Order: sequence, then structure tokens, then C-alpha cells
Amino acid sequence: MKHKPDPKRPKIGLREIAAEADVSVATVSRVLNGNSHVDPAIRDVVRDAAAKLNVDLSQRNKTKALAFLLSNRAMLHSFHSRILLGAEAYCAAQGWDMIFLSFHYSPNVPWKELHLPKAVQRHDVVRAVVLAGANSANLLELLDHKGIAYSVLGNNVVGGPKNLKGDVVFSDDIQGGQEMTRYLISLGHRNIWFVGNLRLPWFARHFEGYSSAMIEAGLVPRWSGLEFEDETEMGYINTKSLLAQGEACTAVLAGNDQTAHGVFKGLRDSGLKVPDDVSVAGCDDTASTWLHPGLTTTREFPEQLGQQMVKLVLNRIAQPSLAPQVVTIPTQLIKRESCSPLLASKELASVKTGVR
Amino acid sequence: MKHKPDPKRPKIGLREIAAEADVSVATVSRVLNGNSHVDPAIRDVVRDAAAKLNVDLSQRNKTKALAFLLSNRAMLHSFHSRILLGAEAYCAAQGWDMIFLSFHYSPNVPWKELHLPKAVQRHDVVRAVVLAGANSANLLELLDHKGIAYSVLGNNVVGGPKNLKGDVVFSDDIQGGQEMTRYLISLGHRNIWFVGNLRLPWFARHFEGYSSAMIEAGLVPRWSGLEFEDETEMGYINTKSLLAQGEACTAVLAGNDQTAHGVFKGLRDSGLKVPDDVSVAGCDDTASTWLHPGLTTTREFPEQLGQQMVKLVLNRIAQPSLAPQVVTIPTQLIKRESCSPLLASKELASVKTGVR
DNA sequence: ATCATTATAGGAAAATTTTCACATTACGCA
DNA sequence: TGCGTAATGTGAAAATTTTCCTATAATGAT
Repeated sequence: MKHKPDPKRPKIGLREIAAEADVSVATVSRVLNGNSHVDPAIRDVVRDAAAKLNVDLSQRNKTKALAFLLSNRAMLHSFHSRILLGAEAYCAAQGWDMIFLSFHYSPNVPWKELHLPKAVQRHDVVRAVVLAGANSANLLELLDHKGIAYSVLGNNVVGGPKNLKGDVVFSDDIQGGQEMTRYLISLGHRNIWFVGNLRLPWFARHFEGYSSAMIEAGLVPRWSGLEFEDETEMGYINTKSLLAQGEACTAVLAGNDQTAHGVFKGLRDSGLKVPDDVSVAGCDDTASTWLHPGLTTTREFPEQLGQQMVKLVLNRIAQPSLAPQVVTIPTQLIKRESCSPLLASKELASVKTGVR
Repeated sequence: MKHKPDPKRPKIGLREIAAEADVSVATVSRVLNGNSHVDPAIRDVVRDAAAKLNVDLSQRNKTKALAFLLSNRAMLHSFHSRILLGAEAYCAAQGWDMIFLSFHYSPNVPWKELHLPKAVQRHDVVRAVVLAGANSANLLELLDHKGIAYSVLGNNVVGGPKNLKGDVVFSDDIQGGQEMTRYLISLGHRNIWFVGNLRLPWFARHFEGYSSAMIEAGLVPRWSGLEFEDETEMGYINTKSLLAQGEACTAVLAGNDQTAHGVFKGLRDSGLKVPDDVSVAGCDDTASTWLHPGLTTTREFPEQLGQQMVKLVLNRIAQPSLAPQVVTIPTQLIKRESCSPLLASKELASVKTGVR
């Protein structure tokens, strides 16, 4: 029995594309699903043939799943879990599934030697990748070379995301650090220290904002950045070290809330009160619930970041030739009790008690 | 050209099964992938035919993905994100993928009216479900009826998981609550209050342990359980209410760490010190990093819970006829600074300052 | 350089999945 | 009750994916 003979479309299938490209149907099928073992040249021939026949290859592939790759994290802490939820919610709304993968790799291995999780390699399982956690250039290069669509959280790319073919979403923590620093200055503080490991991109960005605001006010940016695995510990040790060296310091800008928690501990251990003796500000608003006194911090919007990453990557699936997209999500200054105006008397007190 | 004619296996394919069951290959394919639209009777005929031919249908299905369903949670907090990571790690080690889904439903809707996420319904996408978050009987019944394999975190099933066909993993918080209560009693406390909303199963279980330990010591279990959405707030309000009513209280057992945090706040607000005036204990060890002083609590092992849930559900996929499996993971008492021995003088102080 | 060995690519055929059309049953509604 | 309409279920055929196998290229040893 015949099918609809030709109402409008001549019913183009793999057979027709194969004929146009002069290969077998099997090969067209392989190209469609990115099933490896296809010569790039042939792949392009097939794609051109499909284009000539006016077939949208991406529409034919029915797998509707993205991978959410949490890179190099033993813990899924609050910030990233909120990114995950934001991403999942948007995916679900668009009818896509999301495969969650935790993935560990070294930033130093050249990209050719990296070994992707198998689900990501299979174009018939996962159509694109959303990268959270801490990433580095080698993985991005690998994805570029393999032609796998992705979007990445720019803040967490070691060395910053440069020359990518993929899409990037930023949280504007440079702006956030700048705004926060201006705020501290407006409270009268002059001896403002930054605490954070500048080798980590998210600290480095925040520091950049801090730095520019300090310079703009004619002040000298200063930071303490002894490196520790645990960020709370890092905040703690750097605070103690800073106090031990007798540095003048009336305010601390911590690279994130977890670090600020360490700063709290360090100050408390040294008999200093927040904010009476030292003002403390954080960044990312993940610890606000827990800390006492309430932490003045820069709120970020992780759910939005997750949603945007998915949005961009779905765009790209629809239009693979799109130029790299970059989106920056603003941040918001949240004032709580951990920062207070610097009074002359207070500065004196601080110097007297905290510093030798 | 012929294939291997018959080295050992007569090369059984869908064609053979179809002949045996006297249906079309298409139907066998549909049964294999649970592609809905197959009459249950025919489905069973096909399965029997396959069994007769000694074919393991579950082996033929190549989709290797589980769904991780986070039920009724707006946030993915620490405890559940650790379950997720534990589950993912074990999945990955076994070569399975995990689809992350957030899902909201009412516990009151009868199961027939619940609407599952579409990925879960498609047997060709997801082979089984791991249930975290807060669940209720209706969803479990629905899965039972649909014949979808699942494992669930028993602690978080409203009303307790009863008469299930699926598998259950428990964290032994009853034991934990009991052990903790005995510890507080051993410190000399007699007026020990439980704070938690007993309608929530995880609080109820913990309370059960508390209760049995109190009774065994000849003491009266007492609790404060005003209900609030936010658990920190719940801890706070109940503490204030308890103090306002002038109850004698030298130790508080909070239903979880987040609640304990609220208790800390409530006590601090009332000018009471932990542990000098009141000892506080938590449960689940999720807030230990944040609180000051360090919270004595019951450590649970969420990564293990996640791993076990996956393990059980993979077992079941391999052997669908297995009797319901139940696993209980023990807990561990962690002593920190928030609990101290009751001294006669201290009890006096507590009564004096805290209670009108 | 020559030959063996291995890895990759791609076609043909087999296996499986999906589509399409039709049969059957369920469901309102006059 | 009977009729139209919708929903479900199925086989046959079409479409697609996968397997199996050969041809060719790449690598390495002598």
C-alpha cells in the first residue's frame, strides 16, 4: 500500500539524503547521531547534502536530553545545587531531560588525553552539555574539537573562558565586588582587605572588582591569599595571619560567603567583634541563613544562571552556526548587620585590641 | 552471506519471540521498551514466550538510565545533594546514567490522578526511579500500579512506607534519637524537650527514638511542635514559645540541624548561652560547619543512602520478582560543644535567667 | 623500504523501531 | 438503544539503527 504520495513534501528520509551525498543510509544515520567513526569530510558532505535538500538535521534527532556536568567537586554545595535546580526547571519546561554527571579531571592534562564520560560522547544520548563546577580550558577545547555543544559558567573557568566556540554565562561578581567595596568605603573604611585565593577564578574576579574600586578611591588594594583546600579554613587562616602581622584593618571583603564564615571564626578567636571591631562582607549569599551576625554580601542568582545556561545551549542546538553567546547576570548588594560605619573611636579600638 | 549458523545459541531475536508468542515483531519491540499502548494480557504472553525461549528481556533493553526524583522540594539542600552525589557515583561506576528530575505533587491526590513526569513513564528512557525529597503513599502506589521499579528513602515517606512493592532504604534516626537522648540523660539532664513538627516523618522518627529513651529512663517525653514552613524558623519559634511558657528545660533535642540552628537563635535572643544555660543537640550533621558553638548531633550517611537506593533498584531491574528489599543504614553520635553536663548550679542559673 | 599488524571507515544486510492505516472497543449523547 | 466520535491496540510496511565484514590507511618492526 502506498503512503501519502506527495501532498507537499516529497517525504525526504535518510535514503534521499544518502543518495544526494552518495553514501549509504547507514552512514547518514551515523552522521545524524554523531556515532563516532565517521570521517569529518564525509560528515560534512552528508550535512551539505541534507542542507541542499532543506532538511533540518537537528530536528530529526529525537533525543532530548542535556548533560549537567558538575566538574571537580566532591560536594554539591548550595550555589551549584541552585544552578542545577534552575537548569532542571527550565529544561523540564521545554520538554528536555537532564542527565546529572559528576566529573573529575586535571586542568593540566592536554585536551587530547582527557576522557569524557561516555554519555557525553554519545550524541544519541546527550545533545549538549551544561558545565558547572570548576572547569578549565582543556575540557572546553576538547568539546570544541569534538563538536559538542556546551554552555559554561564563565566565573568558574580557570584562566577565564577565552576563544571558545561555546556559550558562556557570567554572574557579574566583578561589578558585585566593586559595588561592595564602594559601599565599605562609603561607610568610612579605608583599611579594607580582600581575603581569597586569587588562583581560583571566582575569587580573582571578585578581587578585580574590589581592586578597581579601591584604586578609584585612591586606596591601595591589599589581599591575603594563603591557599587551602577548604574555603572556610582559608578564611580563618588568612584572617589570623593578617592580624598576627599587625596589619591595620577595619573591614574585610571575603571572596565568598564560606570564606567570610572563616573570617568570622578568625576574628572571634582573636577576641574581635563583628561589626563593632571589624566589618565583614561576603559574596554569593549562600551562607546568609547560617551566620551570625547577618552577613552583608553580594547576592547572586544561581537559578537564573542555570536557566540561562540551558537557554543558550538550546539556542545553539537549534542553530549550531550561531556566534558564541555571552550573557552576564547582574548581582545585588545585600546589607545586613556585619558591616557598620567606621567611627573614629572604633578605629582606635580596633587598633588597640586587634593589632599589636 | 549467512551469519554464524548456530555455534551454540540459535540466535534468538525479536522475530523468534514473536513467532513463539504469535504476535508481530513490532509488538514484541513495544513490549520490550514498555512503549505503552500494549495490552497487559498481550504483554504477559510475550514475556512468557520470551521466558520459554530463555531470553532475558531486561538484558536486551539497552537504555541504562535511572531517574533521580527530588520530590516536593524547592531547595536541594545539603542532605539531599549528598544523596544525589552518592547515587550518581554508584550509577556511574555501574555504567548507568542518572536523569535528575524535580517533581512536585500533593500528598492528598489519589494516585490515579497523579501525573508522572513523562521521562519516568517512558520505559525506554528510564528503567527505574530513585525517590528522594519528601514523598507520600499516593506516588508509591502509582509506581506500584504502573509496574515501575523504584527505591525510596523511607525516612521521608509521609505516613511511613507501608505495603510497598518497591525497595526502601532507611537512615536509622530512631536509633540515633534514642542514643542522643540517652547521652543527654547521662550528662545529668532531666528536662529534655524535643522540638520538631511531628507531622513530618523524619521528625516523627527521630521523636520516636527520643521518646523511647525518655520512657526507659522514667522521664516524660515532651515536645513543642508549632508548624512552620521553614525549619530554622520552626526551631526559633518553638524555642521562644517554650521559654515563654516558663517550662523547665535544660536541654533541647532538635529534629534536625536546621531546626537546631533556629533553637540556637531562639536561645540567643532570650539571653541564654549554649551550652552553659541550655544544651542543644541536632540530627543529620548538615549544619555542623556553620554553627557556633559546634553542634552535638547525629551523623547520617547520605552518600551511603544514595548508593544503597541505586544498588537496590539495580538488583530489582535484574530480578523483578524479588521480594521488597529493606536496608537500614546506621547513624553515629557526634559529640561537639553544644551539650555539656548539667551541674546543680547551672540548672539554677537556667531557671533564673531563662524562665519567668 | 617491505611486510605484518592494527585501527578506522563504510557498505550491505540483519535487526529493530517507528509510522501508518485499519480494526476494535469505549464513550457520550440524542 | 443506536449512532457518531474518540481512544486504543495491532500488523504490515517503511524507516532507521546496528551488526558484521571487508577495504584501506596508519603504525611499527625488521
